[in-house]
Amino acid sequence: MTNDVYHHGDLKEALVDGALRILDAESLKALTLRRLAREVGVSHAAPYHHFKDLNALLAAVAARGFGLLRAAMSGDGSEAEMDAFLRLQAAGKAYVRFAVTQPELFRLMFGGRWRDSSGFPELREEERLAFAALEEMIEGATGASEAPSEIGSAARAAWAMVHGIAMLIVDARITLPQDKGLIESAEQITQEAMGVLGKGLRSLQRASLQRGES
Amino acid sequence: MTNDVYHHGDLKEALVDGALRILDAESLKALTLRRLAREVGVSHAAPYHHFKDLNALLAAVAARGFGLLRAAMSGDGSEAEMDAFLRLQAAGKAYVRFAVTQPELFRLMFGGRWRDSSGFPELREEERLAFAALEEMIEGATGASEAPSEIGSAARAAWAMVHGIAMLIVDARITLPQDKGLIESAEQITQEAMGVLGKGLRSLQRASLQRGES
DNA sequence: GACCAGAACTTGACAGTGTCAAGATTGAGG
DNA sequence: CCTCAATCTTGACACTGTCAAGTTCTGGTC
Repeated sequence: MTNDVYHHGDLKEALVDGALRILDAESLKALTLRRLAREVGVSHAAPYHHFKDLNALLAAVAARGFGLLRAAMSGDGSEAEMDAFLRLQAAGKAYVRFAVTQPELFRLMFGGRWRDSSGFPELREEERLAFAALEEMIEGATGASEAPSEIGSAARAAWAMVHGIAMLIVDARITLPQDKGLIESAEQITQEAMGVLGKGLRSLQRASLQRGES
Repeated sequence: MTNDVYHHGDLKEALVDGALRILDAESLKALTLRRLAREVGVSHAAPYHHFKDLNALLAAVAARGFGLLRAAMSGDGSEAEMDAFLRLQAAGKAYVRFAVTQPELFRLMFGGRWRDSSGFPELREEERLAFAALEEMIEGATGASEAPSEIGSAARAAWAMVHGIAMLIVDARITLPQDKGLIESAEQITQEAMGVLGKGLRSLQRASLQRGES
């Protein structure tokens, strides 16, 4: 047991680890302060010496989640020689795969449970980094010479689409074909959706036509 | 007070109404069983005679929400003479507008709080109807003769994108420009994103024409 | 080496939550 | 009119997040 010392040493980290363990083995609903304290082997009020709040603790967990998500998206390096759009597609698939394989953590990250995320700069920063990575890929896929506003639109469009797919799958609102495994089905759906979007991106790339759409 | 009768008459409906009222005036976090019972003017265990669970109650509220969402998407009839794609775009904007104007209800609907939504056929049905309405519009926008699987892909892509935008805005992850109102900014972002996707949809349409389908 | 300020942790309490069992109240049908 | 099932209330239980007050340990100072 880790309980043979009074001063735990690094309880802050241990709490986040324990939270991830609970999310992995059980559910977001099971992730409660007292339950977590029990898991780590510490009294129920101990976390308050490291986090002002339950929300602050969850924000730290979510921040870790965003780090993991970013790592998953940036890949293992094998995508270096890929076409820019394929790399974007791979990132999108990784995003969805992350959501499917760690649905509880994903739900925590995007559950909108604290709302005042501005109060947690650590979390805000991780979010920013994750989105920046995606934006960079879009930049590559549309051609770097694009007008910035259009890159922004395209980046948001791609992010929103991938995020929406992940959300809808995690919430079991998109019904996956059952002939394959969960992950494969999810990746296939992502690929198809990005195929549709990709046609739009490519035509963005061809020319910066600004057809007035009102 | 509505409390002058012992038998409330239609408590089931009153509870859902009260829940919507709380979501409108306060927050999802404030929507608790006892708080709701207080709001309706009834004892804290009364709801259990109409819903087996808190989840069952929330599912009923969500079902009402999906009805409202569908009504918002189908519009006021002024879209009848629109181009098919413009109609789809209008529906997408309505979806996002719904999320922005009723964020707490939207969060309840898509919060993934019950997870076993299969246990609530009423809710399932409303979800299906809402998605069917969207799919029909996609069908119109891509050309009705498309291969079904491609329509499915396009429909999912459009739904996911719109849903993702709504989610990201509600969770304050997309930072809106502040020179306009909330709703206007949200609609503009939606329009831009759908513009990107629309190019993809249109090229789907072109492809089907080239294949000489009627 | 002894001491002590303060960090880290525990214990105990409080209000609030969802849920269930048992009793009170009511309206409808025989 | 009277019964009985539906409806609602009351009271309890275990659980939650949060805070205040004590307890235990650690790092730095004389």
